Amino acid sequence: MEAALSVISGKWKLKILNQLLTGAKRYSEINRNIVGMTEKMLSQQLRELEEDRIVTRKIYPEIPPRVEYSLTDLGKELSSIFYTLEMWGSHFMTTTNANGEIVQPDYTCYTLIQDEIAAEKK
Amino acid sequence: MEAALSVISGKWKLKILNQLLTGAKRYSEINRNIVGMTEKMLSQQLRELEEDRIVTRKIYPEIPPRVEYSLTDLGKELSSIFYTLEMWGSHFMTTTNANGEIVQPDYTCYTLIQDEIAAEKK
DNA sequence: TACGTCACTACCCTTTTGGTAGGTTATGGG
DNA sequence: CCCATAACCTACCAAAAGGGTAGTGACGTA
Repeated sequence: MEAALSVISGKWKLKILNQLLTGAKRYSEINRNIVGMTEKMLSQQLRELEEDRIVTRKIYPEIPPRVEYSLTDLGKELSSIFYTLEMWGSHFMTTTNANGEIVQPDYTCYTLIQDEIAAEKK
Repeated sequence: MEAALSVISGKWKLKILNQLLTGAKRYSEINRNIVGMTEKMLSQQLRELEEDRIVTRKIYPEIPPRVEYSLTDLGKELSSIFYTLEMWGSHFMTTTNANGEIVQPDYTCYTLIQDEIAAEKK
């Protein structure tokens, strides 16, 4: 459990993985899609994810350089964790909100991936 | 998702929650069962879990003092997260191990809780 | 010739987290 | 009178995590 937690904890990792769930993306593309994150942080977190074999890096020897990141199988399998995190998290948020406001989260992405995995197993 | 993650991240929280999954426990009891953790950390992490409404604190006005901690409903519902973390984590560990050794994790506790929840729903 | 693009790295600084060592309260037992 | 007990709390330090700024190289465009 601790191993699993340590793999996904990091200020930007969920957001990065979120990006990659919809397919391979370039460095700059991820960077543009996540506001408030610096390039340094992106590199750092991607390095860590790579070390844990969650993402792979594909370098195209071009000028200007192009690098694409995508989830490994191990990375895709994280989606069950994302799913439960999201379910519990939304539950937590709705019961938390002191103002009585109901937050309606959308977890389209993860349910999609869940379905995808279920489909593959058939 | 980030909310869910932030609730359970903390060096000792998983271990503390682990203890509480088997029922209410006293401060000193938890402390004895978790090796390497100092009392300060136990207090601190329990405080945070209490703030997040994951555990409740019951104080018996006795001398010497007695305080019992137990999971709230919200806390018990975390077990689905623990379960997926454990499943993915063990998968991660077995595929990781460079020596080719197969690590056989035991997740008796969480499967038990899962079963319990399933039973309640019937 | 200067200027921008991409995917980084190096250096340094701040914030957060965790650890160590001590103190506190009130009571019962020796 | 002194000590042990349970459940803490506090001050101070160290380590880890996160962040800001600047700079690289090779090329295309203005």
